[in-house]
Amino acid sequence: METGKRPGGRSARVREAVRQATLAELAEHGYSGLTVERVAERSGVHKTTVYRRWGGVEGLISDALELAGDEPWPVPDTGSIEGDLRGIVQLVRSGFADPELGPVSSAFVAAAVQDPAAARALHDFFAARHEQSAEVVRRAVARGELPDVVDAGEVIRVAVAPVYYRLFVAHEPVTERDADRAADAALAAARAGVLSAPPPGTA
Amino acid sequence: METGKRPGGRSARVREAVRQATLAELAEHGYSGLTVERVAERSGVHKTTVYRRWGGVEGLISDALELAGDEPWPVPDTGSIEGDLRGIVQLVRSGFADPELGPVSSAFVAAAVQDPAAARALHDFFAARHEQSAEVVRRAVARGELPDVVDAGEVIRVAVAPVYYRLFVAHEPVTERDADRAADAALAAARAGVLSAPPPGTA
DNA sequence: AAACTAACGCTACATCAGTTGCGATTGGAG
DNA sequence: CTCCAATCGCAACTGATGTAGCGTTAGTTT
Repeated sequence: METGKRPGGRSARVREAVRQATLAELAEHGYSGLTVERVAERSGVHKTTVYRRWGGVEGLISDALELAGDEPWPVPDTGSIEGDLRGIVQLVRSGFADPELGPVSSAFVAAAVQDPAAARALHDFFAARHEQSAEVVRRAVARGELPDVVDAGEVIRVAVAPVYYRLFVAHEPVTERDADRAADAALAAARAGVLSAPPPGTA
Repeated sequence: METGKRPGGRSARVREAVRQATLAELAEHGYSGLTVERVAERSGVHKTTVYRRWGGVEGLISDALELAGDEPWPVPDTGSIEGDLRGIVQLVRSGFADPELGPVSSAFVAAAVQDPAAARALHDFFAARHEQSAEVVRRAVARGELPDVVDAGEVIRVAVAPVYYRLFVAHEPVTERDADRAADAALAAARAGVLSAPPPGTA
């Protein structure tokens, strides 16, 4: 109903086969090693079909990314904001360190830096993640652990940013201690009232 | 003497011409639009020569990156750690927002996510930047603004990370206020003693 | 169940990134 | 000044990526 005019049957099968093949190829060869021909061969779908429906490598990435965005992920609930924040950041870290999941996630980041469509898809993905993760901050505010003017999304961003920065910008290793430290830093800033929401009427 | 066996004369001219052409092409078309043929044509050097000496697009990037790493950049000295940190983060922000410099810098980040050689080059680049920037933290410690157990490099990382995170991971816009807030957050964390150097004997 | 048509498979082709072999230049050594 | 080797320019070639036309398959409609 939504995408094409023939949602059921072969088209759906083809779509699913290509998606799976894309994820598998990403896991094995990363984004730079992702080629339409290999995905076509692996999925059993013909090359031309992939080009027609997805347009090329960028389309494959965007599609796979939307798929990944649908899966919810476990937001920690340890009872304290410190534990929750650390849990989130560790989840990020371990996700990229995982030998199976890491390459796929990294491929998404790599793709988004190159292709505008993938960038939009990743933007939406992270917007959803931020929204889900903000829950731990809202709970902390409700418990009185944080001032209620705090910008929940910003706390999450500041907490996870150093991990991504090390991984994809500075290309440094990320230890568990680094992750905890980043979470603690965000928490300290939030407690200090630095990460407050913007006052109404600011451009 | 250092690189090849014929440092002077034509080889040097070729090298310089290609470097300039690479930077110009990066500014215009970004990393994904960087092609050896265009660089060759623009520099007046033959395609084959570029492939021989640089090996391909990755080599061009790495070379240009080393060149960029040599240029020192102005570390702020406002008299207070707050002003200095904000200055650094704003410098990062404005650098990527600059219509001329931004695309080139972004291209470096994009290249490093794809190519291991570029990743190493960028790693070294940021290691140098962190070292230079750490000076503002050391001055703050000397002034008594921060505890002397603070990890200077980590303060810098936490300060700039949110800007890079927004730009290259979440693909969100970055306002001046966002930059200031990130700097302030790092400072609050440093003051709270969260960003201390690792105790000796930690894996 | 017969007709209709969207979507797919296939072959052949076009295009472009990257390579190879050889001759021409050019910078440096004796 | 002369020779020599490193480097570059050139043209032809190879392989991979992406496209076009056309016949075939398989959902969908009546």
